[in-house]
Amino acid sequence: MSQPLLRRCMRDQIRDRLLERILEGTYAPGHRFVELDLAAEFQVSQSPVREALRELEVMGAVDSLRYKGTRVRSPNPVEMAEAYALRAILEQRSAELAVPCPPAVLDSLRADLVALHEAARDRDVARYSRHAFNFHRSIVVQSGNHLFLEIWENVQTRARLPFVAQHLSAELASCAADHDPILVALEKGEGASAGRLLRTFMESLLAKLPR
Amino acid sequence: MSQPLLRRCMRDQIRDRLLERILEGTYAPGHRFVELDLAAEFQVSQSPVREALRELEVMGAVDSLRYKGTRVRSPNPVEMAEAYALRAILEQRSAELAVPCPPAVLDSLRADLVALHEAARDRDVARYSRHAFNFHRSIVVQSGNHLFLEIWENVQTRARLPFVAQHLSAELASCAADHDPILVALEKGEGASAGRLLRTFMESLLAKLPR
DNA sequence: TGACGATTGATTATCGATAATCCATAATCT
DNA sequence: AGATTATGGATTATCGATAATCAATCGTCA
Repeated sequence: MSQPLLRRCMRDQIRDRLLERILEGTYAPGHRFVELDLAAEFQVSQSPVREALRELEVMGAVDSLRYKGTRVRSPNPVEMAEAYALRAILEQRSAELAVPCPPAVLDSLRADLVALHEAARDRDVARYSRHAFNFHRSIVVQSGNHLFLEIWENVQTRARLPFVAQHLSAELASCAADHDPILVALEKGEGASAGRLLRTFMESLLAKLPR
Repeated sequence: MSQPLLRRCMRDQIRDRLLERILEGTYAPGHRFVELDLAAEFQVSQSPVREALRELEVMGAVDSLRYKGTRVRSPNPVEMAEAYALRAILEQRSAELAVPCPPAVLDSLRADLVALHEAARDRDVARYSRHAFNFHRSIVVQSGNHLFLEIWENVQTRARLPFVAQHLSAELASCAADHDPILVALEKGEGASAGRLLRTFMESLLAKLPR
């Protein structure tokens, strides 16, 4: 088993590795990146590191100040609220476009929903986050609009699902339950209804966010 | 009163200049950027040019292939349709959030609308594009959601307004007329109605797009 | 002729070094 | 002391040069 590293250019590999670590929480919000330190770690020069950081900046994962460095963005309450407002309309419209859902997609949604309830019962925040992510993402994928998906994924770096799930850990069960009628509506092919439910759910989440 | 230009780093200035030119059509779709040529033009080295191009790539304005260069993305019919589908929901929701509109904002919308009709009468596609851009953008700004605005602007690089305006040059007058009731609704504070009109307009545009 | 591989010119990706700037702290002045 | 201005170390922004890769060309041989 070797490093699959040399297939793509350094810049891309570094960007992906850093993003991975940011989303996992390996680098806490506020963490400062020092370009030459990263260069040393990845055994490259400063240039590819810089370019990777620039891309992460446009993606909204980090924040750069001229001559003052690059830091992992903190989950800002206002920004998180904005992200959820965007998810609300994006997922509402996706559900409308997603019907009729092929059986395979419904199966996969069902599986995530089951896992969601289990995770909520076990207070397993990480597992909950993962399956909530999958559930909602699948609906956006099913919209067939690639741009929707790209934007939705981009917004995830701001929505900080694991962070929110942690914050709501006491109410995971009720959040999970909110997903049941969404799936039912999709099974019935009632896209508009599923969309309204998704939107309502997202807005209720928004109301519970830290401020 | 002096130019604040030297305050910002080269990379940012170059990125903005290139994006400007791409959106204006100075660089046609498919145009190939040669990093050292740009470096010579802007009197800088290759590095800031590269970083600017990387940012434009994440923004979706250009396309890069490893060792094969960076090109201005062509307006792909599918992608444009997706962009308009996104604008539709984004602007609909923005209008809902935008009311009540302060008088100053309504004034500026009125000014753009007047200019829009004039441009349509004169078949001045560039002017039409500019004011249509302003009109719609103002509504998104007025939503108060910064993320909406960021995404909306990002999508503009894909929606290629000038390109679409050119394509619809025969119908500019009727497109301009479609904007009148939107402004009326905003003036009355009827956000939901303005939103529906915007969405309908956007979807009618979508139907007229080249395929 | 025409498929194939080597050669070369052009361009990107990366490097190592330098200039510009920031921050904290020391030195200076009032 | 308190405020203000140098100074030094750390880090980013940019530079100029090199390595890696690609695309087109051309010569070779079946």
